[in-house]
Amino acid sequence: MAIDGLDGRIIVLLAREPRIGVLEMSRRLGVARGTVQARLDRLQSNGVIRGFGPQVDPAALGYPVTAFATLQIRQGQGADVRAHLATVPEVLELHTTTGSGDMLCRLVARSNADLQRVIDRVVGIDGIVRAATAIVMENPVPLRIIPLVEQAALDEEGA
Amino acid sequence: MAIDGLDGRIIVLLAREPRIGVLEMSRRLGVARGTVQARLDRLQSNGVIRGFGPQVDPAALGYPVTAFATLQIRQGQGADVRAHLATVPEVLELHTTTGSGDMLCRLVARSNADLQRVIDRVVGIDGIVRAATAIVMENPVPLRIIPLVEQAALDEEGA
DNA sequence: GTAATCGCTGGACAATGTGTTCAGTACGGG
DNA sequence: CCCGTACTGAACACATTGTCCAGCGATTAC
Repeated sequence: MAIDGLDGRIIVLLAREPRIGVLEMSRRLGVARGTVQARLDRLQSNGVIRGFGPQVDPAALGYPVTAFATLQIRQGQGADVRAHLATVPEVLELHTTTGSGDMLCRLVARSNADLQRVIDRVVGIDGIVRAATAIVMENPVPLRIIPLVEQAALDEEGA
Repeated sequence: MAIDGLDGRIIVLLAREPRIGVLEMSRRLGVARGTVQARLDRLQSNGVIRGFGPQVDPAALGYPVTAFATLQIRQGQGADVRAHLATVPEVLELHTTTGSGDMLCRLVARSNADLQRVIDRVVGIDGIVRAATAIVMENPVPLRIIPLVEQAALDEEGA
């Protein structure tokens, strides 16, 4: 569950140049190919690396508008709302958060006008008491993991 | 910028089984290998597919707690705050949103107690007027893109 | 209508990387 | 002191990749 420096370097290298293979990685890291392979296998078994799926940019797909919606749910209807939201393609993720009956979801839309359609669909189910939406204007820090990986590797070193 | 059915099937296939190569993909999709390669190249040039970086699970790294923080920023200090937050490894992403001087960021921490440390570090800069944090309890819909890809492919078909 | 363009097919080739196995070695715990 | 674990360096057959090509059908431009 904890990763060491080599694990960290493997992940960072992989994040920066995903196309390089195990062989090239072993050359860059100065270790044997078998070692890199074994580490990668372990990282995937551990669940640290979930997979290598394609990172798709919603904007390039025609959905340049992102928004976060906070939903207040009526007691006992959480399951219904979850199931409903799972059927909306524009709902990219959904979390339940502290605060009784609160959910937070990430939405995308084709335009600000289209966002209205998406929100209407999202709240188009009983059980949602109130919805507050914040439209994303800038994304100064896109979803990242490398700094955390480096931090985790450092913690391990020290420990 | 718009994707057709074949593009959609390529992305979905790739998302489900990232390890398969171009050749196996062409077999499954019933098209020539060159076609798949050309489509993939185009999707990457388009920016639709940003890359194939490893998907790392913060929980498996020892950061099982996720939270969202809404920050209210003093006028004119946005840049400072952005730069500050970019240096915090536990800040996985940062957005500026509608509502003057509002930001939304995703945080992770080693525990609920550790979250306090992270938040202290996040708000440890002038310019943040107020911070409201919501801890994630469940994640009924993990970050996903496939439904949107399928939707985009369908829209293209109809158009 | 004709020519040019585009995307897809199906095939070929050399070069590279992969999965796998092996023996040898260093390290640390029991 | 012995054992298990992890890493090295090497070997092998095999599959896949990157890169060409010629042919063909459909669409577009003139």
